[in-house]
This record gives sequence, C-alpha cells and structure tokens, in this order.
Amino acid sequence: MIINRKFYRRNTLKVARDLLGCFLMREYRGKIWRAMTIETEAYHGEDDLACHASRGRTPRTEVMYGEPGCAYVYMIYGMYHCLNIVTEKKDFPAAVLIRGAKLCRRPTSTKSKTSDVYLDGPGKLCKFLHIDRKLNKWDITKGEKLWLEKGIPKVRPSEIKKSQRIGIDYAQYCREYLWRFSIKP
DNA sequence: TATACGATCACCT
DNA sequence: GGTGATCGTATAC
Repeated sequence: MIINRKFYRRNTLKVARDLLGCFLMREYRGKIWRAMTIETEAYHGEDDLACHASRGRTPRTEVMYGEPGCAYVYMIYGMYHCLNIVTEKKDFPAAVLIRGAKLCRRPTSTKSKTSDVYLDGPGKLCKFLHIDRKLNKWDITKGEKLWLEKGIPKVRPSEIKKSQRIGIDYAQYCREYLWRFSIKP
C-alpha cells in the first residue's frame, strides 16, 4: 500500500520511526527495486541546528517548506546524493533522511538462502537506486519513479534503536538529540 | 567574484 | 584513527 500524504504530515520524529520497516520503491529504466528502510534520521525545523533549514528559507531548502510527501534530494561532498522525505505541515521545514535500507532479492540458490544487499549509507543508497537531483521535489505519494509502501508487520518500539545523528558535529547542542533511528539487528 | 565547508565514502595506517 | 575526492551552497567581500 502506497504511503499517503497524511502519513508524512505528522511529527517528524514519528514519521522517522514509522518509516523503519517500510519499503522504498524505485522505478528506473523499466525495473522496480524494493528496499526495506532500516535507518533514518529526523531533521526538524529552523531550531534544529543540524537541519539545513536552520538558516531559513533559501532556494535549496525551499522544498522542505512545501507540502509533505515530497523528496528533498541534495548533493553532498560534491560526489554523493542524500534522499530525504519532507514531513510536517506546509511552511514548517522538516524532513527524514533515509540513511540505510536492505534490498529485497530473490533467493540465489535452492537452499533458499537470500543474498541480502545492504544499502548502508545515504550516499551509497542513492547511487545504487539512481537517485539524484532530478528527483528533488518529486511527489512520492503518486507511486511513480519513487515512492514508499507500508511494511508488514510494523516494527515494534523495542526493535528500534535510537542514537545521535551522524556527521553534524557543528550543530552544537542539537548533536545530542537522539533523532537517528535504526532497526536492531 | 571568491572562499570555506559539508546530513559521505573508500582507502590508508 | 585520519585523509582526499569534488562541487553546490551560503556567506563574505
């Protein structure tokens, strides 16, 4: 079931947690890839010094102020892209960074062993799924090119690990927020 | 116009 | 543990 806009128009931390165990779907050149989200981070509002919108509305951050359920894709370090999902009501800047996912593949042998491919890291994830700036501002509630589907069963709170966000040492006290969520192995 | 640096990763020691 | 690749963005001039 495709996740609708109402799901994203909620508190960013809740969306970040609830996106764990969901399926990230990517349609590219006639193929559809499916990956289970296993790690996310929340970036919430102008008061969050780690959030790109902490310096206000700019051409780059504009998408985060728009309707929830859109993709915010930006280039980082000149060589990687990061995929975020815009959350909260219009005009409140927030997004969930998809940091990691597990590709769903068919068994490789008759012993029914699956070959798990981990897209661990936002840059690697985007590279594999061919996600780049062309998908910035893309509406991910349409079920085309890029969207998310509900995971079954839902991940239980006891299976979710909280920790500090990565690579935001500049964010002062905000670096201590436990806004990184991952599924315990 | 110029410059500093980053929501990363691969590779090195 | 550390560093280089590489360029869009924000900020300063």
